[in-house]
Amino acid sequence: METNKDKTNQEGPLPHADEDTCWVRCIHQDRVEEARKNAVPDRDLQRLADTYKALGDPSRLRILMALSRGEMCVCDLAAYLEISESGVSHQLRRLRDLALVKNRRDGKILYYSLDDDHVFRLVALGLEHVRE
Amino acid sequence: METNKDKTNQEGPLPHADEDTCWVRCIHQDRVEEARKNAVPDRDLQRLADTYKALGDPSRLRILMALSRGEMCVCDLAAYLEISESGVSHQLRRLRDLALVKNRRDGKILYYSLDDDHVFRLVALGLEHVRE
DNA sequence: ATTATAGATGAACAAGTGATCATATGTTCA
DNA sequence: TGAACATATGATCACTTGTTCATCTATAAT
Repeated sequence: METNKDKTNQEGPLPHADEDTCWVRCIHQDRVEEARKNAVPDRDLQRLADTYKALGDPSRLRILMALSRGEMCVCDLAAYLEISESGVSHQLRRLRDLALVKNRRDGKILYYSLDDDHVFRLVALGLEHVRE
Repeated sequence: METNKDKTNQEGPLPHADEDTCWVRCIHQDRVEEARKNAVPDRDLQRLADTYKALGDPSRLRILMALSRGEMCVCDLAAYLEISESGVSHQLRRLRDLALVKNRRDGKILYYSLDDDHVFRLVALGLEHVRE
């Protein structure tokens, strides 16, 4: 990679005549275009961002970590986190909507668990990065 | 703590006499305690949440994905994302503070790149989950 | 059928966040 | 030295998000 035609290479902001953005002053046009070519579709990007956003909260992370050792019900989680059951329920809904957790009913009680193995690996990998 | 006796919750089940939480109505005491025992320290937990929060934004994700193919300077990224350079700079600062990206200076220009391999794997793994 | 339990859901508000603008810094070149 | 360039930073504001309270649904027991 690294086609270094850079270094004092700029002879002007490249008029470029783009339709929607004509203000651009970009130095490595090639890299920008390669990035554009390999860009992820907006739908995936948004879902990815939503997923990470859901992981970006200590309470939800603690829920996921607790569930990585086995299923638990809402009031267990509330006891563990020391927050209200309603609060837990709201968090669980977000996690459920993003397919990070799933539940099964047994009588009155709903047992939550991680939806798949990706979730565990995602959290573990993040933790690895944080701890280095 | 919160000595709340919410909802007609009279004479809670499980007297239990826990030191720090006496309001808890929890069903699987053992699971809660095991979760507590394996809990991650608050410092790590917060850093982890901050890291994921930083990944929870389409613009920042696009920056990281673009950088995974090689270093780029601020104005390249601004051109690619079609947002202001100031905006890019703000995003880069967050990513830098969390050790997700690093930069090197070459004359006037600052080249940004991913800080380490974890970052790339983190994004890739998330994408894998989203796409299944 | 009535009551109790376990949880879900909606509204409302404080706190946090992203985008933008103006200004400040650091680097190169004339 | 000073102007131009590339980027950083601070302040502001609109918007989003987490938490809480109150209400609602579903299941089980009486």
